[in-house]
Amino acid sequence: MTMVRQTRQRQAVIEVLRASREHPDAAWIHGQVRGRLPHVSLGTVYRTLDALVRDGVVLTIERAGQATRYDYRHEGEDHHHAVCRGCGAIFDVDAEAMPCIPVAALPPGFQVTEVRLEFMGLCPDCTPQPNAES
Amino acid sequence: MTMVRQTRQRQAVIEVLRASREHPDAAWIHGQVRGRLPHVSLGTVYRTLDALVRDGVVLTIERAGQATRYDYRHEGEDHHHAVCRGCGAIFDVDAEAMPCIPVAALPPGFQVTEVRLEFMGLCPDCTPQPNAES
DNA sequence: GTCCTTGCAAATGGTTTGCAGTGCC
DNA sequence: GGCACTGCAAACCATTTGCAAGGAC
Repeated sequence: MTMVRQTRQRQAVIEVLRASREHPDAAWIHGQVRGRLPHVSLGTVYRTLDALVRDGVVLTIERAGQATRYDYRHEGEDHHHAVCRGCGAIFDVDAEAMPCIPVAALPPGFQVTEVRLEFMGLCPDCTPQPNAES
Repeated sequence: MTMVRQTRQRQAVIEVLRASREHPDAAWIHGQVRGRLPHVSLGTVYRTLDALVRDGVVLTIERAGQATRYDYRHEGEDHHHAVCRGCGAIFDVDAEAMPCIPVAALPPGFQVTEVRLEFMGLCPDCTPQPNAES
């Protein structure tokens, strides 16, 4: 049975993740962690993040060709995401105001570990102005 | 104003996409298209797929470090996806049995072009057997 | 004829991996 | 002391891009 060890590196990654609400990517997290532990490698950050995702502690927002963004699941703060295809900005969307009723329609025997509801689109800054220059 | 041209390559990509219900990735589509048009390049397939996604004709299922899967939106067949983290299999989930009620909670001015509901988890084949060998 | 598209191939860049040394339990 | 974890750097591979030639309108 796999034994998970507590290390300085992992604590640092978790702390950085909990402290930020900007859905950071691995490189940014790496930079922050290095502020305290200068020799931590990107590889370790990725390995730690993978473990956190597997444990369900952290959610991901994945986009092809772009860095995965990580989202720490704060207690009792369920939310979904609105992702701008233009600038990549990610907005939180309150889950309570966006109810989703999973009924029995999943493949038999499928074990759900995470439900993702993502709204893809364009944020105000990236929406073409209807009334401006061409 | 941008003018979109009809080309043999684009028609082929669309046809392949419409004919398959297996959520193929770009490489697979490329292989199929080459069956008819041997010189079509992967780059062209990607460019065409990008255009189709922008037009809302095709949906994507994106996973970090793995090929994006493309899903042609067949008429009146709204569905969500269940994605296995083990083998990468993608199952369709009927949208009607999985209602999702978007209320006004999105960022003001955010233009939604696509709503994604994804169930991440493990399919029966990838679920650790509770009663088998260690 | 214009200029959007394509093919090719090289570049990009996020993520993964092998390995030898390190340190948690 | 065993073995999970780490740092480093190289490897991977999906995706993007530059450019000259080709084709749709």
